[in-house]
Amino acid sequence: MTIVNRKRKEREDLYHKILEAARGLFLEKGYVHTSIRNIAEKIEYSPTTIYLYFKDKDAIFHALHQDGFAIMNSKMMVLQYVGDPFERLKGMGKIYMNFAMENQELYDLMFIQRAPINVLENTNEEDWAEGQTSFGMLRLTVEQCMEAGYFNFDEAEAASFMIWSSMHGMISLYTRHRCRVISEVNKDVIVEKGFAQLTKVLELISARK
Amino acid sequence: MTIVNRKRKEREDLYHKILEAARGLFLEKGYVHTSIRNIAEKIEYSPTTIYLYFKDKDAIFHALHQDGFAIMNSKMMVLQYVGDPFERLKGMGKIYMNFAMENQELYDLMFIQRAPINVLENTNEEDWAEGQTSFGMLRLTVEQCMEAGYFNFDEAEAASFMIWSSMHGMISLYTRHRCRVISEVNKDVIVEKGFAQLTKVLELISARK
DNA sequence: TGTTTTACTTAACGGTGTTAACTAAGTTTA
DNA sequence: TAAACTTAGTTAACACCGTTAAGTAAAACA
Repeated sequence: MTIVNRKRKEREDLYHKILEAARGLFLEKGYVHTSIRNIAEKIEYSPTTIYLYFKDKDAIFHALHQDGFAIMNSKMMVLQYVGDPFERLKGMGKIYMNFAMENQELYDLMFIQRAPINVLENTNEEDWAEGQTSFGMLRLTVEQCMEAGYFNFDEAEAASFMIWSSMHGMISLYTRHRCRVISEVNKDVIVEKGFAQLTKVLELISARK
Repeated sequence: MTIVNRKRKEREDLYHKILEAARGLFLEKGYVHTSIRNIAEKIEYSPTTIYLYFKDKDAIFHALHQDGFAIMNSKMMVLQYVGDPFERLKGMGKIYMNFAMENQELYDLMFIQRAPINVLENTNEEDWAEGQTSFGMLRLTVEQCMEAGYFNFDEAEAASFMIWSSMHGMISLYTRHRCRVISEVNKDVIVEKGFAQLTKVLELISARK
């Protein structure tokens, strides 16, 4: 039975080796410019071996996509003991922003890239579990803000989506180089400034000062 | 001289023919899945001919990128006689949203896609003229809102960026299929609801009711 | 020991963007 | 008018890509 175990371990090792190689190359060169052959070369196996472990290229990046949410969710954990929901909401924004800025290629994969989503679309709901957790945490916090009398939104979900979108919009316009239209003095700090502005707006509409 | 003119006209005709074919295919299949060979086949010329008119694939889509802004800016023209800046701001949001939803692939190219931006980055400021106009109009409107006593933002530019980002965020999360985490009842209308929520927030912080 | 399974490779298909070399007209000049 | 040159397009090829069919060699099992 130990031989079977060793075999299984070896299989799992190579599985993770492929994933790590893919992650390294992907974070370095981006999704589009990372080829199966590149990954194969890095792990010193033939390209076709990768297809014994993953259905296709999208499946590899789907796995990394899942990882991304796990990492982000774990970073959010520090907020679990923040009692005040509005403080927690602001904390989530800051962590989200930092995560995106420090892991631009991973963020790209999670929220911008078309690639692994095509896989996700045709698979079961479980694949969205981590994503559901992320958004669920946001929506819950917004709901708690409403209950605590901070905001008076019509719908917690639409409001959560709007807040998330504000963050995502700023980050993606910045990382996809659409900030050329921003003045020279602001270009490098526009996301921080935009985030500060968003926070201020939310504070302004808050009934509890 | 008329022969020279005819020759020039013929060159320009083919130039536009390539662009129109590219536009058609692009709007149909998206940037990534449109190849030079596809375009060549559509205009019934050899693929290499295209390289006599455009430096590379990016240059073609750069041209379409420019067009996109021209189209969007022209749609914004109906707002030029709207006196109240806040009404104009809301109108801009609606037009922006409709433009994005009705021209998803074009919007993708203008604000999401990496491709033609790599060209833009290495070229002169003129290429950003249309984009500058778009953002300039937004910033001006926000400034006028501030002057008219609607908002009390710290900086018009950061506030404009935040508003733009909210719109872009909602649209891009929707078109890139990141709305699976949204409940079934809201999924199809989340952008409209989010936009309504954003409008309401801006109305709430407005001093002039 | 012979058979089957496992893990991996080689070779290939049909696609991609792009370039070098060529051709057949049309234009200019001697 | 004939030779030289320019223009506008072509064919063929390069080096890549994701992916698959067929083959191989070692290990496991009977």
